[in-house]
Amino acid sequence: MSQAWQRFGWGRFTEVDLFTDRYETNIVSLSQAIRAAASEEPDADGSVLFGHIKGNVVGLRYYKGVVNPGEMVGLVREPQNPYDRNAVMVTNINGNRVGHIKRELAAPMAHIMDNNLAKVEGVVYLGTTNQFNMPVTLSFWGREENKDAVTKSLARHGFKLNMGLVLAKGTGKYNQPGAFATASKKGVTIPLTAEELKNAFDNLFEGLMESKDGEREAAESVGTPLLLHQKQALSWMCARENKSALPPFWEKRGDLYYNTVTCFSAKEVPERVRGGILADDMGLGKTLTTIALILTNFHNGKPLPVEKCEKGYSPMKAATKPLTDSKLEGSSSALDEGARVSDATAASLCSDLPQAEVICVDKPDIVDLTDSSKGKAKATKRKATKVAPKLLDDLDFAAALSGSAAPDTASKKKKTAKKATPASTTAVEVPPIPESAEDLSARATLIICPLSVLSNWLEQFEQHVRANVKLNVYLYYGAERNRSQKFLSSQDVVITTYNVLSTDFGNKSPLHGIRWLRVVLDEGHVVRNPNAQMSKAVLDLKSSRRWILSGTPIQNHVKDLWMLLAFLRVKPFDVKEWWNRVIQRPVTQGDKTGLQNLQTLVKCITLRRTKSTEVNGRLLVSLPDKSIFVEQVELSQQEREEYELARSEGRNTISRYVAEGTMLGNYADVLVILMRLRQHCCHPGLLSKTSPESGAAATPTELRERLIEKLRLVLASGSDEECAVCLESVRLPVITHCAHVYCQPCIAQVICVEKETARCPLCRSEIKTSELVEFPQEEMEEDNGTNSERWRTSSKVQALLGNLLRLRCEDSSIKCLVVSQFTRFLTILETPLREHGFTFVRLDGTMSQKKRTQVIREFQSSAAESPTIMLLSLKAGGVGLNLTAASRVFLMDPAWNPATEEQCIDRCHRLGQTKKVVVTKFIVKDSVEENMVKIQRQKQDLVEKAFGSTSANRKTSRIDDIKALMEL
DNA sequence: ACCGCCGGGTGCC
DNA sequence: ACCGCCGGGTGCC
Repeated sequence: MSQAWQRFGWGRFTEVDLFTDRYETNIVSLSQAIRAAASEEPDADGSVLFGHIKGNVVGLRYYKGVVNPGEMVGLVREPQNPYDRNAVMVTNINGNRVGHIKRELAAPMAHIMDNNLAKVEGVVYLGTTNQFNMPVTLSFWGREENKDAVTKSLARHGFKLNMGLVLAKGTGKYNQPGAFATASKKGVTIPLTAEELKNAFDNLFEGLMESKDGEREAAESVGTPLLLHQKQALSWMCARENKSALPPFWEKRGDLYYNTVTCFSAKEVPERVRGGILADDMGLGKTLTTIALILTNFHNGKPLPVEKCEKGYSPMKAATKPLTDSKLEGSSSALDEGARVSDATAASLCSDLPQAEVICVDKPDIVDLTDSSKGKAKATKRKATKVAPKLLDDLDFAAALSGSAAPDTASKKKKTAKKATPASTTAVEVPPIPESAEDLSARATLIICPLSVLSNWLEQFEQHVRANVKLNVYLYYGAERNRSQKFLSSQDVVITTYNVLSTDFGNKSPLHGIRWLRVVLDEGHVVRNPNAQMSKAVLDLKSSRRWILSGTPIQNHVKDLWMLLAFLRVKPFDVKEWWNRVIQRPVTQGDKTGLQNLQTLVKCITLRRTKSTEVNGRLLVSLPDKSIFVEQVELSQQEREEYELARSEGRNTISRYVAEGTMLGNYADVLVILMRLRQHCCHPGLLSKTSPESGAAATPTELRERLIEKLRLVLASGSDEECAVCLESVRLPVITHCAHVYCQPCIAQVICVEKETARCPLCRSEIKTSELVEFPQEEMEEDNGTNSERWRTSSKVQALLGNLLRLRCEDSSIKCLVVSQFTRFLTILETPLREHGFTFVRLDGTMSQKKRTQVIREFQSSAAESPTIMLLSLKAGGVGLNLTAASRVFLMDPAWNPATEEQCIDRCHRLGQTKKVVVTKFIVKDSVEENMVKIQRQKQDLVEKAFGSTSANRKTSRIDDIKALMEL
């Protein structure tokens, strides 16, 4: 049993349902299969080595691409080659053409490559200095079922795949450890043990502080004093932007730069990665550090030149200053100068709201904007005003532009900065990155974040930038956003969301036309699926420096890292093929060298500290204590009877499935049974009014009704259903006859590609377009009709009330989070809270961003009449939510994923919390909830990272889980 | 390419 | 000589 648990990945932070989570890893490979079928790049996972052959690269003398002994080479089909449509070009890692594969071999290779029968990889060991041709070792990788076709195809042309170990001569270097280790075992690798993998992965982001350089004081325009670890982070970030060392795996050898993993060498310094991943735990101040970076490290290491207002600052007054014009342009949705967050900003957060809401503040500006933004005269004028007073008057900036020593003011600032920077670099000195004219012309930093943290950024800019400093922060959001490239690139900071970015992308996006000084991806791990439009939009941004902020950089899988490295342009791993070859496949196959390389890679570009990281024996941040109590709840006699009735019904159904071996096919039914039990534990009002049917559906209409009901239940279960195809939250949900939920477009595509053979990616049942059932739109809205029924209490409600009332007597100032996965439970709780005179607010996933911001502000307020309770839906908000006003948390029902609960608790147990945090989990005695908690505990000890487990294992485990839950 | 291959020149030694 | 041999031209796909 315990072995089975190891197969599951529980590292994800999105709220997941018991079964969805398990499916997740499975889903990934299935959706890969789907994508591969759609002839997109197949993934490295699951490939086996078919064998090697020796080939020849010819035509060397015609091309200037050079290779080193042991170097990996790329093989690129050239179907358009006028001399041979089978042509296969050979390139080095830089993509420079080296030569071609000899025609006879190119013929079968072309066939194999064009039909995606195998991935062919080449390494050159000898003859790299030959004038005309050189040998190359080719290895063929692919899915087992294609092995035969590949072997035959080669044999037809007289080539025989060799399974033996191909030793590297010459350098003695062993460059494809994964490949050759596999070869020697006939395609079966001995992976690292689960324990080794777990340790390796856990350590991937640990101990990254070791040799980071010193600390650095922020520029004086940063009003908030930085904590020690934030100064260290700032120093590290500045260093990475200014004099970043060679990228991972590069060494200087004589006059050349040499990559130790790929064996590629080049005369020129490899393009350095200006930026990296700041992966500090949440609450350590990534936002503040980033703001400090923006203000502290402009060109040539000088602070960002900013205009200062000598007198007390007022956003409204500033409108009379010379810069008004450019400011006016954006101010309807821009932050007003100085990053003051005005109500206008808050309003602009919700451009999708009725216009009246947006216009409520700053009416004149909006009017101004709408009829001026297209005026030519206006644009010219804007340019003039911008350049004159704002930029050229600034001596720092002038100095930065000319590259000469700054006049007085600047050097003074420099001194302050220097003073606090102890002789910093211990690492080998690498010359500062010379900034090209193009680089120097970049001014603005683009910050992309999820909508949920947008307001946080605005608040933090307001909070941390000195009041007399005029920082141009523009919020690029809302229908009225200013799309002028001139305007945007003249800002200091432009903030936008991933959604806006990808909406703009491909639609003459101004954001993509600008060369940014810096692009910052906040919560960078949200960009995960490389096929998504969002990823493409992000990768296409032009910038000198790139940063990823993330509290959880690896969520489940090595795969997730590719996107990050590609964004940072860590060569050559930004090219998927090299990433797969050098890192992903070796790691997924449990190869130690691969893992080491991955570790090195991550270490080089990442700074990560956790709340428990110590510096000089001190914790980075000392948070107040947190204690977690479990409060057992006894059901009343009536509740117990109802529960037992449902349980025995459910057990009967499930044991029938177990006996028939059809549990997986009846996944949704099982889910529904378990959810009913969970609902019984909370409150009878959660149970759906329609009685559970049994037996086969008599009519198609009946079946349809039943499926819709299932879909409704799945969606309402509080689990954030992820579409198994696109891996995003389900949009336009449809349910299959086998009762699995997908995005309509996603599953439609699957069916379209696979035609008659289409099968459900989750359970492999046959599926047809005609059988997909959509969720009727009108029902998407939460039915509020339940309130009319007379209200009834439940044991759990009573338990909560007891706590709340006691607490109010003891200390009425204490604020509480009341958390449930069932939003309907939150609704039910409203009645008794109101009855007992509690003031409360509610935050759930259905609320608009504006409403959320307002609710959080209300709750965080320390005013006497401010609410003391927040009813919080577990899935609402996500990371980054700051609810430090609360110091008590009541978890009304256990989550399947313990990490979700942790994350929720961390919303108040984070930086800024001054009180001890007390968490109470309500668990109904002798119920499915208790079993869930047991399972949670086992999971926590055995976090598995989606390596090496087979879907067969997972399926068995899933069945075991359900059996355990039902005590079968 | 210090090869192989092609095709023209040549033809006992 | 419908050959052999020589030596120049040539050379990725």
